Amino acid sequence: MGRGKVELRKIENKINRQVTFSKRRGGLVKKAHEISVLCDAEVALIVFSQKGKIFEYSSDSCMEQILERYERYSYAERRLLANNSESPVQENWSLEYTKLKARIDLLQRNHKHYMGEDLDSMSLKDLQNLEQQLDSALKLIRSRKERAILEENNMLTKKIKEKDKIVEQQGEWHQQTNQVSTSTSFLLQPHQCLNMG
Amino acid sequence: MGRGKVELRKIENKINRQVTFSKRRGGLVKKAHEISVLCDAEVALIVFSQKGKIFEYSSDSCMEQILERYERYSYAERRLLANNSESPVQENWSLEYTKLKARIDLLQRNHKHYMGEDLDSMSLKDLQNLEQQLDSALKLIRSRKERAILEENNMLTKKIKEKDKIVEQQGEWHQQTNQVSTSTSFLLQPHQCLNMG
DNA sequence: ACCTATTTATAAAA
DNA sequence: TTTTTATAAATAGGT
Repeated sequence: MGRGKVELRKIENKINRQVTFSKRRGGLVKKAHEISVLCDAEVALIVFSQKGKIFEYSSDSCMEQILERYERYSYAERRLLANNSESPVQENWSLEYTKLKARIDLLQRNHKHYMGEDLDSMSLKDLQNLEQQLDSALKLIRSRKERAILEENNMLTKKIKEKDKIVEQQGEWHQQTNQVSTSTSFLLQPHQCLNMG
Repeated sequence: MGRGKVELRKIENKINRQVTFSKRRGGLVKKAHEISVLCDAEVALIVFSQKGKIFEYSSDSCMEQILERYERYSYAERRLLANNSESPVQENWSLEYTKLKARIDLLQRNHKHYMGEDLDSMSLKDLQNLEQQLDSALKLIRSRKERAILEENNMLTKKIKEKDKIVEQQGEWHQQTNQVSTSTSFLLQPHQCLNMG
């Protein structure tokens, strides 16, 4: 619909393509909205431009809800094809739940091993792998710790120097205004740096 | 476009609504396809009819891929709240699901630390705790490994003794039946035990 | 972004 | 549902 007929193939001219995209995107969203209102349908529309910019439309309820509904439906459909059994919703739920539970179990069991617990179920080979893994992790952690301590030391040293400067300035000021005072400075001797155990 | 102008509001006549839905759905899918081809865009369209029947269109790649891309994109503005789903079952499901997901995230993040990864987010105190934890886990694992090796050694020693016995018996049998043979036994000397490195 | 000739979509009817 | 047909709407190409 326009001054000329268009073939259904990618528009090569970049400018034209961009303009057409913008116009048709508007039209598409408008029509999506119209069908949702006129026919009381639920519509979700997602468009990624060639450059990866995203545009979306969703009727009434939010996109996530529609997508969830879609997932539920398509999942149920897939399961129904396999074996048409009970309530799809229930089945879907229990399946997802079971899957997540299994995942958590696995992670927890694994974590116990990393804590040195429940080792009896492990083979010698597994133990050796675990030992290596922990050993290298420990090295990484120790070097990271060392760096953290050094950084803290540097930071503390800087702070002390700043305080020294302030004390020095105050000292000069005291000397200029009051011949007596010479000594609060010893209370603010530079601290020793943290020792790295 | 048609014999009359239509107002943007739900079509009350059920038959008309159904016909319009069917026609417009086709048009919408056609336009979605056109923009995807003409402008090299990625499009996902999901339509639920009033009665809950689903219709979908997705350009080139499959729907799931586009939805994943969408989820990835909108990760920032992800809800997890406002999950006003229809049925109580569904609500429970999504709550449970969210909780389990969060749990898995936590376990995975924690596990990374135990692998010596993602340490930058940890405080010095956390690092020290982790180091201690790993250190003691490593001790447990090493002692368990030692025990496993010793057990294996014992098992192997036993096996060898059994084989010796069999060889011995065979030897006696050979002596009884054949005066010549005396020696295959040296081929089956007891092996040295595994050294514990 | 706006204009408008033309193509396309579709409402109503069958 | 699908086809027909008159008409509304969308939009390609130009400005």
